[in-house]
Amino acid sequence: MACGGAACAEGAQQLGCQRRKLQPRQHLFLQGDAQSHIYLVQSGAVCLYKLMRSGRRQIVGFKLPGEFIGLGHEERLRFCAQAMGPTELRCFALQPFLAAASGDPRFLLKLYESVSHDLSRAYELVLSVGQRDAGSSVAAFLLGLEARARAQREPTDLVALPMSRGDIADYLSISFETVSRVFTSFKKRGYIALLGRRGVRLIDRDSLRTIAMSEDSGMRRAAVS
Amino acid sequence: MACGGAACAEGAQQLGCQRRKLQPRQHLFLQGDAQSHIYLVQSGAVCLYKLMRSGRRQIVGFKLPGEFIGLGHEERLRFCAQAMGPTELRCFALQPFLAAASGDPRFLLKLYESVSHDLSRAYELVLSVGQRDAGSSVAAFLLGLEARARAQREPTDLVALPMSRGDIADYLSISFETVSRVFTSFKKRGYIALLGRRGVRLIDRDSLRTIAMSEDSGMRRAAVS
DNA sequence: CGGGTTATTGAATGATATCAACTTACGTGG
DNA sequence: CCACGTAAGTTGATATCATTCAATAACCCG
Repeated sequence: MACGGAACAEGAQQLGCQRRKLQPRQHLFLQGDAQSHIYLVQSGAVCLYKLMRSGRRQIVGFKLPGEFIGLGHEERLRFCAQAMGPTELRCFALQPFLAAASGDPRFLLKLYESVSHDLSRAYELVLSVGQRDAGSSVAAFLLGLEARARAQREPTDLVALPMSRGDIADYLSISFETVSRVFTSFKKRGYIALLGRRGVRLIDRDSLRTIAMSEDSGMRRAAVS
Repeated sequence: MACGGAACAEGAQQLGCQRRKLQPRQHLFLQGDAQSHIYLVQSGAVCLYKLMRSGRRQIVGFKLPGEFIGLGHEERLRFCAQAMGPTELRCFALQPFLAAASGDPRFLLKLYESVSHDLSRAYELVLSVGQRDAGSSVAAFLLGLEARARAQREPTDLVALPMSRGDIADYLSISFETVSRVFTSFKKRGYIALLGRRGVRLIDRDSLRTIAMSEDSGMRRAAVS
């Protein structure tokens, strides 16, 4: 599974590291910056996104507690990192971190697995953006979010949405209006319940799973009724 | 930058390995199979794709000579692998390969870098599929293919297309008819020349780059003239 | 050279974006 | 603690790009 907070934090402990707090919407770094650190999310959530010339943005991932930011490093950072809500991080200076990793196969294996999981999620995102219609994408997103949350916290049927409708839209490459329409449709069909703006309760997981897998949410059919 | 054929083959040499040849369209493995090997492409090209329930497929990557297949391994293979044309591979049994990797930081670092590059390409694909229109996606695809080819072979302005229009379509999540329309449009505008079905000459790279970056190919405007 | 596959081109449909108006939620200050 | 104001979310009407279906044309291997 994802580089578990436990195992990774263990290796991380041995490196001196600083803590850092981010306010909602505050940026950790911008694309084009030189990379100075590798970060480990402790609480809250961070999104990685690419700002396009058109002014739009593509979020390529949300980082939740226990996950690393900045692993697939290149010369210059290719993405912006922004806190979704109040967020706490650990910061590791790049050079010592990589030096420590290079000499420790067990640690390196952890990083390798962490990047592998990022890759899996990236492929999953490709499938959503490329193959699924809007409803199907959102269903898959909600189920994935729940699975990740369940792995970290005690199982609750209440899924926290650290990000806004617009953030979800920028991740799935649909408009925020469409995200909203899908939420409404799912609510009307009894699949989910919305709790304020930042919470969802998944009621009918089977239907959501079916929709997520079928690549067809039946939005239009359900809408007429 | 991708795990260079040279360096990786070096590490690979030390493991006993078999060779394997694939005919065009022949499958190396199917999604759901247990993973038995890790492969290194020697010649030809292989695509990795996910077969969807709808019957459509999403190609998530093309593997060219010098690149590994099967690195981000999980319990079951999540993708199908199919040869685009005549293809030669090296095959490494999974367990010995991983055992060797686990004990060798330098080798492990190579694998880590290889997966990191897969991740970069996956993100690039997300950007294409999510942000670019059809023409822009194809332009970015052609330029990327040329860059990869140039890194391997001697620089030629003739870019080989090991894959069909349908394969490109399934990679970029557009229809093969649209791929064809874009090729025709680019040809009419003097950006490219088509050489049979499996070759392209890039004539006006600057225009292609502009189109690839602008996320707007001006297909409709150009079409009227 | 011929048959079959692959590619191109055209016309109509459809899902989602966009634009615009309205409503709800939530934090702040009175 | 309530009222207000702003930002976020919802909902509706229309436009648009790409898909789909259909037919023709080009390529290539035997």
